[in-house]
Amino acid sequence: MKIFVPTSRSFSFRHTIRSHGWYDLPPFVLDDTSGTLGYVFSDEKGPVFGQMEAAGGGVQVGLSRPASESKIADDVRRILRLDESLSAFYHLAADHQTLYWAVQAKAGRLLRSPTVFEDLVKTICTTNCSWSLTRSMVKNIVEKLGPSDLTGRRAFPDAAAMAVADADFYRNEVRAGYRSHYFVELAESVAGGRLDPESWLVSDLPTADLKKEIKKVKGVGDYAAENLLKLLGRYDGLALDSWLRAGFYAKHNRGKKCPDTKIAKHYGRFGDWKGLAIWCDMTEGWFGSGK
DNA sequence: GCGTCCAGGTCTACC
DNA sequence: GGTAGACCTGGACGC
Repeated sequence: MKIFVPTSRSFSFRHTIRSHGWYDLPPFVLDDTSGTLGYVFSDEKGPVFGQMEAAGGGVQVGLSRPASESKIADDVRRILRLDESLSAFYHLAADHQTLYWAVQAKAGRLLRSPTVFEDLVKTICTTNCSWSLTRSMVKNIVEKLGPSDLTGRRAFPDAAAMAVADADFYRNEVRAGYRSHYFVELAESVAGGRLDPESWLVSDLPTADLKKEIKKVKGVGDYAAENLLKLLGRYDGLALDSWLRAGFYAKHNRGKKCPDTKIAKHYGRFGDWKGLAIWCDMTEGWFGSGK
């Protein structure tokens, strides 16, 4: 079964699926050769594998079995952020040499998951560890707790599935270390209805207040909250981690360390879009000459 | 193969 | 509000 999801003229499939490291974390599967992105979706019948690829004027999704077309299309729009307009950012970026590439390439849509819960769990997995450990933790969560389809492909577990496991499981099986208690608490809160991360997508709160709400989740600090806010479509935080700082030092500060305040000042001109500005600035080299 | 050191964000206790 | 130390893992390094 195949479905077609139309996209706007300001959308680049190539630049969206490789916009940040999420493509490297299951249940995403990037095929560099074909330029396609796989994902294990879920509908009322359970997991279903979908292969997304650019097609004329849209995205075509090849599914491993007949599935709910509206549910899969909604998820694809969410994952690829097809309903989000970056025109205000492009308007700002067009005047800046280091960001003009993003305007030309239609870059800047940051790949995300179909649920805020999945993005939140993955974000916690990125804190205080190497990327290989992040990959290992997410892989273990999906393989050991995610529901599987008939071919053995596994979807990301929902909060109820994650709440079944205890801290020892996260420590010994997921290798989450001190984060183990955070996952138990988060999963139980969401499964029990005491926390609703999906509501953050439509929250009326100012970003600063929403950030405070997100930081109430154990294991989420400034970096993690601002990273998640970017995935919610709010770019006024820089989400500085060691990689972004090092990139800034190399590109704009002659390789020397500097306070975060200097980085913030550098991108201050982009106002509410500064988080996206620094990300595009630092990832320009990812796409080579084929921008 | 083993031991040691280090990087990576967040939490808690303390000032 | 700011700071120090603990948390835990995988990888790098030296032996």
